[in-house]
Amino acid sequence: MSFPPSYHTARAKSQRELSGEVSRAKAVRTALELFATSGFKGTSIAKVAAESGLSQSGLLHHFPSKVALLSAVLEERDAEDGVFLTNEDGEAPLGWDAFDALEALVARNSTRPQLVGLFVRLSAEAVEVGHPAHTWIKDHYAGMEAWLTDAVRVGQARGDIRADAPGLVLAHRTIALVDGLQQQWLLHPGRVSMVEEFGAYMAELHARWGTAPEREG
Amino acid sequence: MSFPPSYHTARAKSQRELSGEVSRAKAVRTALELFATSGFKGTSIAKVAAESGLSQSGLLHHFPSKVALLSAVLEERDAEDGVFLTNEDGEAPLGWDAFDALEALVARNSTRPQLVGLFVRLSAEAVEVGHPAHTWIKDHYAGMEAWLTDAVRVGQARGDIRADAPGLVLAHRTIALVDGLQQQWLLHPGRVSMVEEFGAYMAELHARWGTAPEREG
DNA sequence: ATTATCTATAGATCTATAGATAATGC
DNA sequence: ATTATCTATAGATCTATAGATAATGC
Repeated sequence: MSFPPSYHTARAKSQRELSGEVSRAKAVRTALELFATSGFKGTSIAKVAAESGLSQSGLLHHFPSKVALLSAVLEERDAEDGVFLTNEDGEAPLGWDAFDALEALVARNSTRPQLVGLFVRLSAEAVEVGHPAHTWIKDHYAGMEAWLTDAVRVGQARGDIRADAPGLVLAHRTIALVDGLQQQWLLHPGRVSMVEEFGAYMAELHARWGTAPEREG
Repeated sequence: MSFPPSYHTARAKSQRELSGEVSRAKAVRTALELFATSGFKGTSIAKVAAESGLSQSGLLHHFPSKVALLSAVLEERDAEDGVFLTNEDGEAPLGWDAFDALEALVARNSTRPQLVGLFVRLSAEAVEVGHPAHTWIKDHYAGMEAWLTDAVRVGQARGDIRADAPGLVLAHRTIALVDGLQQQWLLHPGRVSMVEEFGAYMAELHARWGTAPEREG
């Protein structure tokens, strides 16, 4: 099943090159998990290397510095989340669809404690000005705010959301709720169900700000 | 204005002893601020000592270890918050009063970025099992949850809160909202007003779950 | 020539201890 | 005798670099 290079536009990758890619991917995954548990500052590249099966210098061959490794981890995380917040056309859903997409993301997250842990740890750590993820976290929140306020505006234009719904307030509240539930869920996973709690919130959102005839609750 | 020891039940404190107490208090305050910005692991005792005007060993004379310093900081924080969540009789308010007290705490916090930063940083860091503040943060959330579910129960008994209000869900949601707003406010203080956002939430809580005749919103 | 990987190590930083000094209380 | 404070330092840990080795591509 292997073809000579001429059969492809790009030449086939050697086993050694493939091994490099595998090492790199494994290092990113390992770093993600360690950052999730111990934070960025609390994780040493020595430990990431050891758990990736590389020497410290072997790891630093793929990522010239610890910050470069963090960037790769954040890219990975955003890619995994991005898929979830995008519809078939690669666009962000708007109107109630946006909130439904967020609900789906919460459901997915409730099976991915490592992704949740990574976000909770890093979003707190990166509040510090000058932290290597500071810009990333500010952009993240600005993006979420813009998306959800847009979503409300579009829902209002469509006639699905009441005209007097306070878009910005609902955006901030929804983001805060997701973040806060994640924190509680990490500490007491058996006690707090992110899916049910967010679902109950969504039901109240619909009842309070939707234009459809209310069903009996 | 200074009396001989015999005028007091306990003897007067010497200037050197007083100086020790001042040093200690200053160290706790400095540590609180540094932990708030850089977290527990991200702050060195050397830095706390330097900003407190002590040598490193001078600091370690008052707190035998970094963890002991953290304990003092957490005690300080809880004392400052506790006053706010207690009525004149030293008891926790219940019914709607509990939510009002929380609203007052949010208002106070919005003038105390350091206390908010400390909580946000440490609550994320202490998710890690084995972190010196792990038990503290679990207790904190368990306490908040118990208090607010109690509050709802009592409000229902008083007839102020609808009998079908879901106490546990509202407790989790309210805690999540406070936490999440704090995170957003730390990142974009000018953009997110914790007071207004929490106030709007409170108004909707009253309208949805209160038994008093609703006012026009 | 490039890539993946290693060993060895420099240099910074971090926590905590050993042991000294001076002031005050008993 | 106790307390507040200091200097000096041991020992661990952490990031990053220097420089070598082996495999593969051109």
